[in-house]
Amino acid sequence: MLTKFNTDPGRKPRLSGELGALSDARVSSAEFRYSAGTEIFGETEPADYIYQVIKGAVRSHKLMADGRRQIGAFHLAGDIFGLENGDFHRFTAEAIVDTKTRVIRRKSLERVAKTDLAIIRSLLKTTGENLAHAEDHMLLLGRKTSLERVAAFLLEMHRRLTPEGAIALPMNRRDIADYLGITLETVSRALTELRKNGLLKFIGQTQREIMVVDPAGLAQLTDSLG
Amino acid sequence: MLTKFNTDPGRKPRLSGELGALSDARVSSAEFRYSAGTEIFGETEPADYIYQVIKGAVRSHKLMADGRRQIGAFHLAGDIFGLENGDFHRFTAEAIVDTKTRVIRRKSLERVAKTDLAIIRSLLKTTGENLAHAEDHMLLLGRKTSLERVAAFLLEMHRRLTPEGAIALPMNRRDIADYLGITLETVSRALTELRKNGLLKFIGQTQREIMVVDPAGLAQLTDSLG
DNA sequence: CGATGACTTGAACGCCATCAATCGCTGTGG
DNA sequence: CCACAGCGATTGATGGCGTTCAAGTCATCG
Repeated sequence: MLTKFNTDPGRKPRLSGELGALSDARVSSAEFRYSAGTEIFGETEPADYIYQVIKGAVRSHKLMADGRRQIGAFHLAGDIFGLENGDFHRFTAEAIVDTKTRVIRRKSLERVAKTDLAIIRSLLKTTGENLAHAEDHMLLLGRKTSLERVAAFLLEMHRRLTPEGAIALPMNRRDIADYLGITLETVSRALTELRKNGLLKFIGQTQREIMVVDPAGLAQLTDSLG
Repeated sequence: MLTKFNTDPGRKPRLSGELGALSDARVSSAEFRYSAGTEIFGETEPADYIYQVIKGAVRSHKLMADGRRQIGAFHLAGDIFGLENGDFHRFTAEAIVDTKTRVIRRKSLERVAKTDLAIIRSLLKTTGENLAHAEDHMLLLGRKTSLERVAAFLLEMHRRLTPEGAIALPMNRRDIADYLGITLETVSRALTELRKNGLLKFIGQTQREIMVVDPAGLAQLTDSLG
């Protein structure tokens, strides 16, 4: 079952902390569940809601006419997604595993934001974090080798998932590949190489649970210093 | 001289319009000039100022240890750059040609922004536009072929520079290549192919002035529909 | 005019993509 | 309980797009 690879439910997500002013009492929100593989919203659809992952994992992607896909970001517990400045979504968002989200009506947020400085500052902060991530990812997609990409991905997940012990990846090799701008075969080969070089270990026989043995080594690889 | 390839000085840049609330009377600003090739600020430097291009062109890039470079954006007349959410710049910015900028002290802006909702909204809008651009660029860098990348670049410049008549590119082939995540030779070959197929023409013998003959054809290429 | 820099073009290479086979795990049904 | 289908992942063989290396053109400038 895919759901067993969810982010560790024992670790408390920093929901209110991350959401900041979005958890304002005057902003109404509801919970919503999406089963693995289902679409949360589509690219170019009206952006009427803003989402926060409570449990599970979400991918945001763009699709080309012939099926080529680029995943712009993975959203894990605590992350906000679907926040747009324009009227429409710019990505398609799908639940990777069974996922629980908090859903906020955009109009509700905007009504409060009209007069509340803290809320807008919070939106600005979130948007700025998304921008910073995209900027880093442009360097990865434009200039890094496949091994550097996979190393960077592992470090990102190492940082965002449980830093202690093994990380349980919610996404499959194809998702990783489409996030890194390579093919799933190349992802697999890179993981094999990193494993053979002792930088990581596979836990169990699932290939989704990975133990990062040498984060510093991965960090060097990411920038091609080592 | 490179400066002759500046964006058309006859066309009035939308300075106040683009800057929006940043042109607030309470925010002090000064003009500053940078000659071609000089650094405006460096990656990881404190982000004490925010900039707006008055005339000229600027490139923002990240550099890897071994010299690989990824240009995240070109900034043309009217554009704001150097706006950060954190305390440090995340790109190095350099003048591509002789460039005149308006410089705003960040603290000055933040002081006003503390109480002024319109200013913050303006910052949010600018950050959101940067994010949207980065999101589109991730798809380009991750999944598009070299021909699609160059076609997309030409369309972007066609839109942002004078839409009527030829476009005068301020940047050289290497800049274009580092923006598109390919090599300058590949850029050159793609331009040659597009020229042979009648989608564009070189004006004069400079190879920097390009006439987009068939924007719709380029648009099809960009998405690989044609 | 010789030097320099930007650009183009050609030839060969290499990294990653593509195509394909296989393995292991899981769930299902006889 | 085992056969088998199905999916995810790995591994191998081959090919191609873009890189790398190199030469040559053209415009500019000392």
